[in-house]
Amino acid sequence: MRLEQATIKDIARELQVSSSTVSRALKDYPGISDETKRKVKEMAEKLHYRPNAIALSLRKSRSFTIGVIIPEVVHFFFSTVISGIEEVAFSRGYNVILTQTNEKLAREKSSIDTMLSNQMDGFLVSYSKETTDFTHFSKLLNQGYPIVFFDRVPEIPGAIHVIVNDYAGAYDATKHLIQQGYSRIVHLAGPSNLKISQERIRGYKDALKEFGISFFPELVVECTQGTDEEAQKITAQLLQSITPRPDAFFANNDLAAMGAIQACKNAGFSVPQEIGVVGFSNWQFCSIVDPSLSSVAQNGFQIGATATEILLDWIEKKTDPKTIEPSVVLETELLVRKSSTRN
Amino acid sequence: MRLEQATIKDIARELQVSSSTVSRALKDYPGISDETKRKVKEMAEKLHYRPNAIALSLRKSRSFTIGVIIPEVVHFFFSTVISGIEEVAFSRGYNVILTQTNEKLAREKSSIDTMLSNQMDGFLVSYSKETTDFTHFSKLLNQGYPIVFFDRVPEIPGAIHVIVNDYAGAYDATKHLIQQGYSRIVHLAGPSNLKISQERIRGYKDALKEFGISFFPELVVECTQGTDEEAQKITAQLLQSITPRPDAFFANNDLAAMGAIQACKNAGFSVPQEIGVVGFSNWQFCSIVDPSLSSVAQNGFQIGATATEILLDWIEKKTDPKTIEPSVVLETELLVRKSSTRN
DNA sequence: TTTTTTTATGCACACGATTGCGGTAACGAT
DNA sequence: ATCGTTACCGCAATCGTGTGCATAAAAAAA
Repeated sequence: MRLEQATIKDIARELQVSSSTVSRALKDYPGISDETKRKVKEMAEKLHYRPNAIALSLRKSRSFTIGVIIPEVVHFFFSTVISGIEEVAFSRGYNVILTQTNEKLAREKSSIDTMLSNQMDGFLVSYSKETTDFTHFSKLLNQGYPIVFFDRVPEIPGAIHVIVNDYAGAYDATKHLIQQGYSRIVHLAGPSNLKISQERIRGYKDALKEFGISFFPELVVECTQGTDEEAQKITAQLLQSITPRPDAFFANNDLAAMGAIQACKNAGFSVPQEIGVVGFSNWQFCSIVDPSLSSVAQNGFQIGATATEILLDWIEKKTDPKTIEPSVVLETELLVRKSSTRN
Repeated sequence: MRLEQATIKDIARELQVSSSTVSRALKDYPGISDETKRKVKEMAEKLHYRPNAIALSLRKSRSFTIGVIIPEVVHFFFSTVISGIEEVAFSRGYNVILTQTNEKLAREKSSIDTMLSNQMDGFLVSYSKETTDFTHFSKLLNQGYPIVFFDRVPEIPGAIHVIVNDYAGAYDATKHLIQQGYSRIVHLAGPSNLKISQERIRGYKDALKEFGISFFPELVVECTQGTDEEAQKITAQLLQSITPRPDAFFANNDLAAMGAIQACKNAGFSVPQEIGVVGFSNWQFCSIVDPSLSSVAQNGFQIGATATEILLDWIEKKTDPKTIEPSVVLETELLVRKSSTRN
């Protein structure tokens, strides 16, 4: 059976003093003799005293815990973000409670409920693909709960979020493909209800326009799943149906890019000589596949770290939410590898 | 400013009853009139009452939260485990607090400390590479704290852990390579202080013995880092220095396997015709790389889920720790792909 | 009408830590 | 001997909830 944790009362009883004295001695309050402080600290050590954070939370109405809500954990980008969150939270003395929604709205709502019960000090959220209504978030914001959104951010006035410059990332990728001599560039897009997808399409279009290449709607195809199988199928079809055939693919994510490459190979086209491919996210495997995959890197760690810093500053009232820059945009970096480099 | 959460007292004041009545009414205790129950529940609804889990934790000395300690989040296998943990914990009404040690012992210890302060109900642990002394865990176990280890498990008598059959996985992989006609098989091993590494070496050796192939110590090389760069370097060296040259690589993890493949390609050997490669873990990218990578799959989700079930049963005293099978071994599955299939 | 039983509710304390306020002893000064 | 000051320390309330016990009112039995 579990040995009971020693409490302040135990120390007090052992030393025949009051628990208030113990509390103050442990925190080096003035008005406690050095002698008593010494004794108390010794006894605390001896009894392996550990302050009960739960009791503290109750008293202070602060849990020193933040809730993280993400679509899924098994995802290179999100796990990287979590890493950044955890790192900053830990160094500032906060705990991280994690839930994944598996892209379900119901799960998202119920997670928020239990987290509210558990008196989270604040939230870091990337909402699910199912979420189109944001009232469950805006309610909380109105009640004064600190929430910082990242990656997928809602259209709530005044909501604070950390994102990457999806527009510029897509623009850079497309521009790079054009400069490598590709011109029939397909964009394998993400779910259209996500703002990041829209932004990337915008970047793609603007790059085309910039270089005087006309835009064909049939060259933008939505990949709802975002898996390599899906992308492979779509790519295979496009290579057959579109004439003149596409000579480049800019994918919304790296998995889809890999699917595209596979489909190209299967159809007998060489990458990058005949068809160029660029992905998005710079997943771990980009550098180790053959041909290595060019990709737009979004620094997940930094996104997580930045969002957490903003949230904790807010929680600790170091910053007035009114004065926080509502939108922090981190720059992406195009990493050019073999899959899009001709010659 | 944050709107104060409604408490039981608020409901009591509003309805001119005592807080005990409210508490009982909300939980449908007998001895409370239906009329009162109705009123209380209505008022609770109206005030958006949410029970304060912190207060509950204090009262019950139970936090309904489990602490998860893993080496790193950004890791396909571990993130999969987390997913399994989170899924089970959520469905059983528990929160998950996550910390990564970044393979540092100091971080591991301090994480445990803060988690103890936060009154975790139990722990799920995969210890760091630096950890060679396990007293900080055995102390807790002796104090009666429920801990379930997974993947990397310590040599503590009576410690409960969930692992995969590393021995059989390595055996299967090696046997498969032999059956494909490879005979000079290199094993790129993991850190030697981890038991999983030792088990895999054992499986490798036994498979060789089984097929009458003599074992050469110089064909087992430790990859401490486990990165593709490291494996690439080591492989390149081995291909030059060992005669007759190796014709297969069985790597401790998939990243290393990819490094080996790259090195083989660079040295002008074709995979799988001239050199066969098998990895371990079945990371996401195995099926999408070219050639697709054969790998020993370990079901991370199931590991996480199983470990959590055991832990929660233990916490809820459904099972006496003495009666728990101290070691749950899940089977691996060899997924044969192109990288090790001749013809 | 009186006594007993049932029903419905409140009181008070506990969980562990913090803190404003008040108390007491010792000491020096008058 | 009395007063004031200082240095230490304890009392009691608080955070929100749960629960054993007591109790009042109402209903039922006598």
